[in-house]
Amino acid sequence: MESQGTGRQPKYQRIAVELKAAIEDGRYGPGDRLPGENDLMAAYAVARMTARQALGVLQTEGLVEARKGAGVFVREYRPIRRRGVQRLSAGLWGEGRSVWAVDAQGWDLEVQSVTVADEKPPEAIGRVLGLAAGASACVRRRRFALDGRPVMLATSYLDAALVSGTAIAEPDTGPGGIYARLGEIGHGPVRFREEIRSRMPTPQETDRLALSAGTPVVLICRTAFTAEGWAVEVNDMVLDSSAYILEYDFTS
Amino acid sequence: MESQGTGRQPKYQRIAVELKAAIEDGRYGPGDRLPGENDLMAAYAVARMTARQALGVLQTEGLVEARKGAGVFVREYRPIRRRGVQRLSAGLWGEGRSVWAVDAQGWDLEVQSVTVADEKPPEAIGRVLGLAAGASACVRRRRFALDGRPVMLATSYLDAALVSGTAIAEPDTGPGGIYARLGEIGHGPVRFREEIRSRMPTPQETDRLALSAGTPVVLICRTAFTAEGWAVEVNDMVLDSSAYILEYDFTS
DNA sequence: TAGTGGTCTAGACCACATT
DNA sequence: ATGTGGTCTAGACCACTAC
Repeated sequence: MESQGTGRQPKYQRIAVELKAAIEDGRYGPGDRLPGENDLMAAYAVARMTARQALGVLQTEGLVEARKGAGVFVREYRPIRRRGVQRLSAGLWGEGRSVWAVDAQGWDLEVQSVTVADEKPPEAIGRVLGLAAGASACVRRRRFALDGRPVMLATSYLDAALVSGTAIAEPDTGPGGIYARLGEIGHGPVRFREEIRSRMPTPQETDRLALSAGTPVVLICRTAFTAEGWAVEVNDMVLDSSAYILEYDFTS
Repeated sequence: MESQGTGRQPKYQRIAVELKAAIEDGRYGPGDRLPGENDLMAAYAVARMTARQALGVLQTEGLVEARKGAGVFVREYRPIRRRGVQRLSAGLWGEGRSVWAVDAQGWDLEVQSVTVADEKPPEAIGRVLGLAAGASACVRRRRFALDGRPVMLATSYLDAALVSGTAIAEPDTGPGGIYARLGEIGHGPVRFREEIRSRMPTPQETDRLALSAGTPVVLICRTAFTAEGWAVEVNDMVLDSSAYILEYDFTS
């Protein structure tokens, strides 16, 4: 005897639910191989597309990862803690260390690629930076990886006229990074705003971050303000949501 | 002549890319109906499952929403701005207004349902609250909606022994909400930590938030600390990511 | 080489929304 | 009543992985 109502449920959902229960019970642990399409066809007497659909449910929920030619495997979740407030305190970036070093808490967040160019920024960002219409920005694109696994794409925009000739316009910005250099030219930021959203990745983001199906991205747009209230930098970040926990501390 | 390399691309991806381009160009705007499965089968000379797969790509990217019996429609994005820092400043919850009123910025964030019960909390939360093993917590579950559309599920955990007999254990907590009541019994919170993650929703969350395919949820876990450093409340929130922008402001 | 997941076809029946 | 998307079948060929 089955529990009531299960008859109205599509087959693929019933299969998905049973697989999910097996994962939550620990019958399959992180990294384990699940029954594949052929196994499910035999076990449940369904067609291939139906077995596929069941596995697809777990994939789009991010529980499971399909590896071509190998099988379907349970994913694991071990995120990095990123502290939004403390990491930008003066004690850190005022001296020799880069802002990003603290991200990985002992592990090493490695910069995989840097490009610097003058470009016309998106309209909204140009406006925030107070650029004249059509003026160009210094655009710094970076990709960060942890243990070789890419976890974040970052794009910084700064007023090209302000930073040209400084280390900010070079791939290597030197100790303390962009913010230390801005301080040296009298525009050190003291106030920050981070705006956070989440959505499914574009195919390009999926590619650059090597995301598996069912993994959203988190978007952080950080604006850095000087004491005078000028926005000197806008940093657009795209994070692998399975790689991060963001933390913000504040007082009332 | 096609551009080089397109031949190596699966048909469904090619179709998906063309539809996506049409949306980005504005040929289809928010709320518009896209070509359906039958249209695509005819236009591209493919089988039904292939047309479906193409539309599935846009769905899981959150660009598009399928309505049974009606068609496939372009989704729109109009998020609420939620300020993490200012909304908890003393000026707000110290007086008559509830913390949540500012969320919607003029619109009304309505509480759709409240349940209050004493339960054993998840192990990790009991530990944060400093509860003895097996001790029960006062658990407040709420659902918030904007214009009738559910946008957030919130579950608060407090020490049951601390709040029993107060308005916190009632569905209606009175003006200023939980935090004002905690202040009245000498445990007003002054420091907050919010931890943010994102993932695809569980089927239950999809149901309770009426999420369409391709919409992640954002998880905010907020811990409220007293001046003595006690954690008096843990609030677990599940947000429709398409409904929110989170904002955090801070100084270095 | 055998097995896996990825793509694709050509049908079918259903519940549902709009007309 | 017609057309829509949702589910399902029974085949097929391919590229890739593991052995």
